[in-house]
Amino acid sequence: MAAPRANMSYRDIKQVVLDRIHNKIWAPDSLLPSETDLAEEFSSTRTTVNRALRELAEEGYLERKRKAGTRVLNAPARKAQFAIPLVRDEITETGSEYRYALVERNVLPAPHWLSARMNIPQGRDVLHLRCMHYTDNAPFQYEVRWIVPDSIPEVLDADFSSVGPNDWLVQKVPFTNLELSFLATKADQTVAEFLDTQAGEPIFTAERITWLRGQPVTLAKLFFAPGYRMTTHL
Amino acid sequence: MAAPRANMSYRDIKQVVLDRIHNKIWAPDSLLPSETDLAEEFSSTRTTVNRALRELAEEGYLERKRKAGTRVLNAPARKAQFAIPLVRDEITETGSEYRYALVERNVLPAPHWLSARMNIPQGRDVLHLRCMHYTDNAPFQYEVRWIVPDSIPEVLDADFSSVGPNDWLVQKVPFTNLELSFLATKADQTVAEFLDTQAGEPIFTAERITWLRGQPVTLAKLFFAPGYRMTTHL
DNA sequence: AATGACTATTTATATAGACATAAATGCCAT
DNA sequence: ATGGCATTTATGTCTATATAAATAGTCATT
Repeated sequence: MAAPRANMSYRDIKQVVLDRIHNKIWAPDSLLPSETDLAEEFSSTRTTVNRALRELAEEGYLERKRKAGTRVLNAPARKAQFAIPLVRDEITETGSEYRYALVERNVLPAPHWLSARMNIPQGRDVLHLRCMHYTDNAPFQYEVRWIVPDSIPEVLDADFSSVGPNDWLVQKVPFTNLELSFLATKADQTVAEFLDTQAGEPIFTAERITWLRGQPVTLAKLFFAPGYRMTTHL
Repeated sequence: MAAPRANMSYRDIKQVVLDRIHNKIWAPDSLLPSETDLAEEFSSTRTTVNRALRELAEEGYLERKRKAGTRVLNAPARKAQFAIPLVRDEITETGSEYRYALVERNVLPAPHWLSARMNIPQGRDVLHLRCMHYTDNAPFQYEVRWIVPDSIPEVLDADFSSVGPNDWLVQKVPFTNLELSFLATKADQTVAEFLDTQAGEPIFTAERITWLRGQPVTLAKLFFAPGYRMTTHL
């Protein structure tokens, strides 16, 4: 058990505070001493205590409010962080070989559901791509992507036969906003064939919409091969 | 476009740096000026610049190394934060009514897969619960839970008929480690009946294992009603 | 060519003090 | 009681400065 002593770093203080929360010395919903008091107890300064408490609050252990003080949250660690890896990285990092293939490329007027979803004018031409990502030649992810060329006209001339749209976009268009959803979908015939499974199988699916300064840029539907799971530790 | 001026807060500095990254003034892989130089440019102090850059690094935009300097990451390996709310909160926060029901409670020897998964001795007695969570009386989540009583003997006497196991555990046993996975599963007959759908439907599923100081505490499988999606913005 | 010691630079963190800002609280007039 | 105002207090942030730790780069040594 970490005990207060002189010259504690903000890391030490974080650990002491966490211990006290775990041992119910500071019970859920209870109020911690003020930063000033804690600084004195730890023979530290308010700045250092502040950083420790601020980070614990960011991590979801504490709630802080001016004047009201710092409170222990009863539902601890409510935030999970997931990295959003590029498919290629996700695959190569396990030592497997990554392969990409373009399935289809079209320019066509935005369908109604897309116009509504991304808030773009009806009938505006958009780029529609379908691609596959393989790991050691086994299907890994089937990608259906829509790109609005308005904010990036050069996308229409890009060659997506060897570079995936995500790789290309990441280089060309840094996004400013992102909406990311995860859901379970049922494989239709097309998805099933590309992912080498049966129609009707449950498919872990991600939907990703990005904007650049308020302008919609791209929507991607990512269908993962059966058995995929997204995991995090904390 | 934010332009450097006097008295910039660390937030302002973050924004300016982000803008410059987006406008390729500081291209991917390139090196930023040192904190000292930036502090001078922004008529600020190194402390303030440090906080701005440190946070941008935490958010995945920059990479910082002593002596090596601060570098722009080319693949904004950005991190998505998902709240892991208590089911009850997730429901009541939308203004809907939450209802909980215990379906079944057993004490039985740990099945082999559970022993292996949670690293507990073969045949150790564990508490097995099945529960339902409803929103406005529509099925929301079907929960299958295993609790290892070793580290919390009193769990065997707990009354789970009106309090959900998660609520109970959160109050009693602060966890120290958590593994959280998301995947898509196919509804079996039981799941389908509880979630009011057809067997075979794709089900968004979460698996959650928690430990207390290295001791496994509980494993939960959470089956969400069809249509559920987990969303985050950033 | 490889290894090791040294140095300069950059980030990491701590201290001390000041002012800003939000919000809980109590007091007062109604 | 009730609404509004002033006070108080805890956190939020900035400035200024100092020291520590890591490490890229250099140069000498093997």
